[in-house]
Amino acid sequence: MDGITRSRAGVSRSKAARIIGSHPETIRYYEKIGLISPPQRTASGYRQYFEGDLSRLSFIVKLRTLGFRVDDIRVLLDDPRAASPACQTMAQIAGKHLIAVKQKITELRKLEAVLADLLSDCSRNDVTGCRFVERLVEIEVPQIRALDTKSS
Amino acid sequence: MDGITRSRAGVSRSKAARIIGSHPETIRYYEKIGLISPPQRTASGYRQYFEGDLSRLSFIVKLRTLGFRVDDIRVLLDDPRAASPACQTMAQIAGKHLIAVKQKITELRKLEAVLADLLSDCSRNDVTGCRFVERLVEIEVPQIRALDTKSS
DNA sequence: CTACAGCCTGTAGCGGCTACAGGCTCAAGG
DNA sequence: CCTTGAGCCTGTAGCCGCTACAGGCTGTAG
Repeated sequence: MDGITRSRAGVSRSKAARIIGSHPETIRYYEKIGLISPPQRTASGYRQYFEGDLSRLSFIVKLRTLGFRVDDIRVLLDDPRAASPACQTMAQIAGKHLIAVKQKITELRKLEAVLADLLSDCSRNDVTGCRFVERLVEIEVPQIRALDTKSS
Repeated sequence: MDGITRSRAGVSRSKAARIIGSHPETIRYYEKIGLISPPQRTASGYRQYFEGDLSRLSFIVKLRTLGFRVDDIRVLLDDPRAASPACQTMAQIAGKHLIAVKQKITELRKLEAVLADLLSDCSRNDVTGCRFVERLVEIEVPQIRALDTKSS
């Protein structure tokens, strides 16, 4: 009885966040955009997350970490065939995503090469040989789409 | 005389955009955020871009294409030592950027591996062997920061 | 009983554009 | 000369996926 009772107590938003490896505000955000449904509340209005909520959230977090876009995740989770969300749809989207990732790697490698080349003259201690600007003006920069290098 | 006169005619915003390989609205945006200074105007208020404007814009576009953030570009262009913008500052920022790019490539490769692995069972025609979802639930997704795979 | 962490709501901001709306101007064709 | 339509002007809102407030209520440890 106690075991059952205990298991019926939900966790708070920040505990949920810790469990799923995300942030409290992110959970609220997912609720706001309808990626998860509003959870139960305590008498005083605090959100309570239960196992079902947590596994859905974990799933979402994993997909996000793998770079799936929220809209794709929405499709996966709302898939009508889904008791567990349909593998076929999943694999389709994942396949497209994998292609995009490969593409991006290719582009970033081009970028890496160009940058390394531009910097090749610039030794750390001696600036005199550095032709970065001149060369940047001259070169033709390759077509690169997927940038967004937020990690600076 | 004619040659000089001809060279004194500026180009419109959309022509400038075509020349530098960008978009008209982007140019206006750069002006708004102070990355370029307001250009001359015709009597009727149309913006006119001259060689100086265009080379500055090209430079910005190249840097953006190489993935530099606007704030970094601002630093480079506002560099007080800059007749041509200071190579040293340039190289410093570029160096940091190169590291970030390498980092991102590493992360994307991890991601690629995980996705490929998850999809390995899912043959295109036969769904029965596809364990994507089960396996996604099980696996531990690696720490990946720099995602933003906008190119879908 | 008092702090103070943590919850609630709503809203604004980030970066780097992009896309309107509503009005003016310029160049080409008839 | 007149019309048409592209292109310019301004300002503002939207995109994505969060993140960070402000201003107030609640639950818990000392």
